[in-house]
Amino acid sequence: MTEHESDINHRIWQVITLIPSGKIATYGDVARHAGMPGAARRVGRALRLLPEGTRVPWHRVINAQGRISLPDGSSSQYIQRQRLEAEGIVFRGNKNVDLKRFRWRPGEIDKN
DNA sequence: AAACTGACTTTGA
DNA sequence: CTCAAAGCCAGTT
Repeated sequence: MTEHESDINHRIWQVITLIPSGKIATYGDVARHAGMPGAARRVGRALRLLPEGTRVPWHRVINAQGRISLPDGSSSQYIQRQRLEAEGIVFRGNKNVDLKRFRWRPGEIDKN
């Protein structure tokens, strides 16, 4: 991949590290904060490239419906859910989270 | 170059 | 609430 592409991925990962524990962000949110509004799919691609032992909190990124964008039954999907619940995120109807409640809003006061 | 693909989003039925 | 369609960005065939 080109130098430029790599820089973009790093910028995306950088933004994700800013999401505090107990909060989540949508792919669109991450794209926007990384300076490329509308590039949600680009964010998904950057996440795929993450190495296994990464410290980037990729599990805090979910889709605009408040659902996990990983195949049902996959181990990664299970892990993402486990990690989120461990951080206090609650799933409604065993499917989606309440975005109004857990969505990360940069700049707001952290009451952890 | 054209078609296909996907860790996406929004809108409308 | 679930679905499909259309828009979206960009890598792979």
